[in-house]
Amino acid sequence: MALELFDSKTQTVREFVSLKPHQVSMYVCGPTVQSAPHLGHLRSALVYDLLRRWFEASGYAVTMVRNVTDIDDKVLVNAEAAKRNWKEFALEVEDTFNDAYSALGLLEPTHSPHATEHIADMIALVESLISKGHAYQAQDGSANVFFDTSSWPNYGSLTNQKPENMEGESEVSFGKRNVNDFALFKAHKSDEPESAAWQTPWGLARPGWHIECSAMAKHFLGNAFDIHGGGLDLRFPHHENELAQSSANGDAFANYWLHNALVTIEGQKMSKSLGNGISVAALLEVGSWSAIRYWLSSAQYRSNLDYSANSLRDAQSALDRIGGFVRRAKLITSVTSTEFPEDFVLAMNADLNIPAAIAVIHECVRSGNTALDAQDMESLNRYLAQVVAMVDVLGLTFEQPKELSAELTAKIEGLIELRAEAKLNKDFAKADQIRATLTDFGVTLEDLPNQTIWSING
RNA sequence: GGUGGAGUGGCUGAGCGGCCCAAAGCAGCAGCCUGCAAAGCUGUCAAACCACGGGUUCAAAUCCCGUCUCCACCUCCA
Repeated sequence: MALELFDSKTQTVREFVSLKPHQVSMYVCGPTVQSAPHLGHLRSALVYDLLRRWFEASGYAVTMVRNVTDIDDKVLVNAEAAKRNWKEFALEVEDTFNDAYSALGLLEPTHSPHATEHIADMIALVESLISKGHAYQAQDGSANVFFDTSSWPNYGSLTNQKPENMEGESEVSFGKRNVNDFALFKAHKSDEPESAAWQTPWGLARPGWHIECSAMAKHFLGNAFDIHGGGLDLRFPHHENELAQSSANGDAFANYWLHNALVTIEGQKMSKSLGNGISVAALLEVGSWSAIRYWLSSAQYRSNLDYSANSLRDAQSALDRIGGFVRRAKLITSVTSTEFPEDFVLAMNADLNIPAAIAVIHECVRSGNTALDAQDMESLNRYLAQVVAMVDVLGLTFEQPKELSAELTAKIEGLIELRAEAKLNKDFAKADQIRATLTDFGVTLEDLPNQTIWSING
């Protein structure tokens, strides 16, 4: 079965057929670097990372673009509030995103362009739109440039909305012709830093949010590309506007539109105004990066994912189960092949049904554990190979959370040896005391038939 | 007002006409294993109406109609 994806423009599940054989081009909306990342940003980035990994595992060469919006109202406002230079501020915030992405095990996109590096592309696109009658300079003579929604009958086609039903602004302002018209360039304001304005054919201005993505997608992927992805909350206005600009310009733009659902906290979307956002720092108090990745993968990408106090603990337990099997199996055998169980492939191809795919992993782990107990090496080898292949393509890891010094490691292993001796001498009181001591230090022992292995928890 | 989506066991969360007396995980219980634990395995836990009420069908969690509740978006948002 081929990969099927839900295309949110046609609102149907469509078989994925790439524009060019064995190649996939995807554009994903990255962050506006206005404040530190939260769970929602991580989920969105992870969804497209998983899709990209699955494409690669399926034999496609993937070109993935994830932009950085480093010039925007909020960047300037938040930098000003922090009394910081906006460029430094944006870079600093971007670093926190990159740190989180990398800790979460996301692969680097092929390109991570910054909006400020592509002003010329945006100007060219806007000039083209003006020449085609789809954009205009503000009627008040300012450097504001707007997209003329009345010139584009398809405006609203991505989100199936009619302009007259849109709430919009109540009055035509800033020199717009229609209330629904949106900014392509925003005229420089006197209270904004001069470094945040560029010389354009219409005067000193900075780009609007939507034109950035259209210009960068065109720059890196051309007029037509396979997939455009982003969070559900970007469908309107951001993606609607991107589509309007690019298609009015005559570009085919994205063939498939993907939108990931949001992360909720006790049923409600995270937002700063509700004060229920979960910062990355707060998460790491509760769980590891690998648990966060596992948990974020545990709902299909179009389903809401609800965060609660036990989420990461539960995810860690489930992950430990998989990791425990791999660890024990690798003590007596090694991976000699790469193969995915058929059910896993079916799940991944069914609009990236990661939770169903994870269920297959757990089924293989259970069978693998049984094979391990029975010392059935043939089955064990097969299950181990399958589990490792699946875990790899999902980017799941089981690293020890803490690095221990050689000295400490030796000490722990010394104690384990003492305990083994005590057990041999049937001095169980002493053996239990050693185990209790290690437990107090956060060391968990696992007695296998011929040896004891240990790990650090917490 | 418009546009999408959702309501499945104690919790998370798949399934979206027959393989469903509903996957998987977490939590709980019992047995096996163990000196005792932990881990593992097995069984169990469990949905007396898959939000509620109708309907279509040989067959419905899944399709249709109605109702209720919830969420998101409608020019800041992943």
